[in-house]
Amino acid sequence: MQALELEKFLPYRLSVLAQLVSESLHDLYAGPYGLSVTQWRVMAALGRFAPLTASDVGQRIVMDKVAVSRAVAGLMKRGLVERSADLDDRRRASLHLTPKGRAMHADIVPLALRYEAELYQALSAEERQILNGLCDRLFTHAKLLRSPP
Amino acid sequence: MQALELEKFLPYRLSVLAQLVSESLHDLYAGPYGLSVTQWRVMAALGRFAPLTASDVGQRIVMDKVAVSRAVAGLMKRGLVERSADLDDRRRASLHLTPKGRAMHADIVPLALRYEAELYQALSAEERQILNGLCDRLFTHAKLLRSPP
DNA sequence: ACACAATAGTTACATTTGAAACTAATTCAG
DNA sequence: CTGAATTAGTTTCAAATGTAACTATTGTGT
Repeated sequence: MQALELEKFLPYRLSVLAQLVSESLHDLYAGPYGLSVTQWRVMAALGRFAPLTASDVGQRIVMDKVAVSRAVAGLMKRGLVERSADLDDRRRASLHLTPKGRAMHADIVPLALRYEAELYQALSAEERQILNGLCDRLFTHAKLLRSPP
Repeated sequence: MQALELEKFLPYRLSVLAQLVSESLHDLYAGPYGLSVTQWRVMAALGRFAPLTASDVGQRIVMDKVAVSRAVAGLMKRGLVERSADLDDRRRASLHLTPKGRAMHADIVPLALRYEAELYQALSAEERQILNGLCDRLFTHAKLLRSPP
């Protein structure tokens, strides 16, 4: 029988690496700004592409609508995000950052980019490109495997 | 100001990829065998290195002791794992798979390896090595960043 | 026009997870 | 030796998450 060496098993390694990185990044903005990972992702999406509907946000950041709804509720309660009704389709509502939300976003973006830059120190410029390419192809392939052809 | 493009942001990409892969794999053994991700990881560690104490398991699979404790409780309730007291140090207890647990482990390992092989289809043999090397270095570096020198 | 399916988003309930407190056993300092 | 500090592991309580049901609105087929 083949042996499963967990420490060399790709799904396991990806999971451990992603978790470590995600937690490290979270440490940077959780304390000072009191945001959860999902809340920060919603803010990042809105900071770049607002106005977006909740579904748009979900599509962009690969998050289901319940999670988006909860994150948005929390952000609105803190006055970081506003909602304006869509008159064409009253089920929809477009979301955007408030001035306060924009300010926080502007604070956090450099922190996040700096962390990414520090992480990338481990790799050469060429290796960074290679890594990104490989991740893309793995992701595309994994999606294919999931909904079999 | 620099812009944060979430879809090109390394921590985000790693997180999305790892989650997709982890869920796909989970689909393979969750239904038929009713194991959670953490339970499966504990079984994988024991299948390969038993006997281990709970702390040993935690070290191997990068999981905190509370999670290990809960996973082990569930596995013992189902008769997949057994505990034998350590007479030298009665705080410790070494864990190992039961015959039933070993049988399930033997069922699942090929499924997991097959999934990994399918995933690796997206890459050439050389690229697989490169990816593993890059992940290793990122992981080591991310750990360094976390507990600053 | 009208019933019926589909879509946006929220709420409710059950399960999982995390942090901290707790128990029990061991080690170490004086 | 004895009491404080450590270590292994469990339990508890609160917060996060997933699933499914629900409301409200829009689209579709006949």
